[in-house]
Amino acid sequence: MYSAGVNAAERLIESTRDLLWERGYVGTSPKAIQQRAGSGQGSMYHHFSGKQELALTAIRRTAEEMRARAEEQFSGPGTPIERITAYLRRERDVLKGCPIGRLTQDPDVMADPLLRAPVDETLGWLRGRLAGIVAETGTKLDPQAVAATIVATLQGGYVLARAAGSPAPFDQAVSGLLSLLTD
Amino acid sequence: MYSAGVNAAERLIESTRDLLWERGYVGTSPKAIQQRAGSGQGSMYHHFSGKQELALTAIRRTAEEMRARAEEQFSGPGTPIERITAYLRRERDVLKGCPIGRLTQDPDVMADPLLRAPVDETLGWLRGRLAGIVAETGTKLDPQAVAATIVATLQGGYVLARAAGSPAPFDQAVSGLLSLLTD
DNA sequence: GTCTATATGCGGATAGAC
DNA sequence: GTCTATCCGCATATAGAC
Repeated sequence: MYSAGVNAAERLIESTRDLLWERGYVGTSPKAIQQRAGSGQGSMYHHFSGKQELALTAIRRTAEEMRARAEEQFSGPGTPIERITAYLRRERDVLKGCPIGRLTQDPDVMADPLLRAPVDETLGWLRGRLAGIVAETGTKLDPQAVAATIVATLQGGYVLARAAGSPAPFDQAVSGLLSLLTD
Repeated sequence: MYSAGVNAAERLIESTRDLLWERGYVGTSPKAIQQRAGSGQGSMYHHFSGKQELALTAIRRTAEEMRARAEEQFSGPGTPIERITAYLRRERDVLKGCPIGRLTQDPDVMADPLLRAPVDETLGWLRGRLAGIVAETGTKLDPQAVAATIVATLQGGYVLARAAGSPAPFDQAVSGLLSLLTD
């Protein structure tokens, strides 16, 4: 439940972001959103047309935040390999997973072009941005392919960590990738 | 809908397997299972105590099938690297994703130790089995870490492919990984 | 802006007839 | 073994009062 110091629309958006992360779109009901936000039916349907519009707003905000956080590492100091390492080793809420990547498993998100677009764009941007940095290293390997491997290792690392109930497999996957990239 | 040449319990299990793959546990209702199986309420609740038991049966079967398919490549002919390559390049239903990995995003599966166990065991087995094959190569890298990277690349590759609506990012991620493993 | 009332159908089962 | 009837509550709103 969010503090009453913020307006209702804002609390509804943040509650939706949390629930989409924890339970996905299919697993999240308007009632659950309202309860977490501490608002009633009337308030929610006054500010938003329904679950879909609220989710769209929430997903867009999460996507933007994710890009901004990644960009901090990408445009930070150091050699290309150091920046990639900084990105991979950044602190993460491993057991919660990626709030954008998890939406790819949601049938109703994938079936809705509007909800799906920010998911597609964000992961596409990430691959492209990383490909540029990989290219800077002057490697003889295909930068686009290596970039896809990097993003996939993170996304898959979350899957392994959640299955195991421990961040260890995520950390192993990242270590394995870095050892392959740097040797 | 499965052919009437098979008994009801069997049709219910296969329908559940399909729906868990397509929509996850939270997104799958008893009614949807019954309709796809061409059976009624009575039949389903005669053969199974409810949605949970049916899902458990379905998940266990899927897990076993997945291990058997992987083992075909792992114990096939060739050098360790050739067998890993054969496994990575094997034909896959990329846009559907991994029927076991996707369950890690399902809150009700993760919250239920019984449903969760086969997911944990299967991905754990996969990492362990691959670590053994990586060790056979005599690499100086950590086999467990590299094995985690391999499994994560596959699981994350599915995520990227689903987001993009195309198998291309999956194929890129696999190519990138193979180029890192073999150069 | 927010509240309460009301609506239709689905989720997930139980009960008992056939 | 399968069918139909019935149940309670949630999902996802809409309507109108305050």
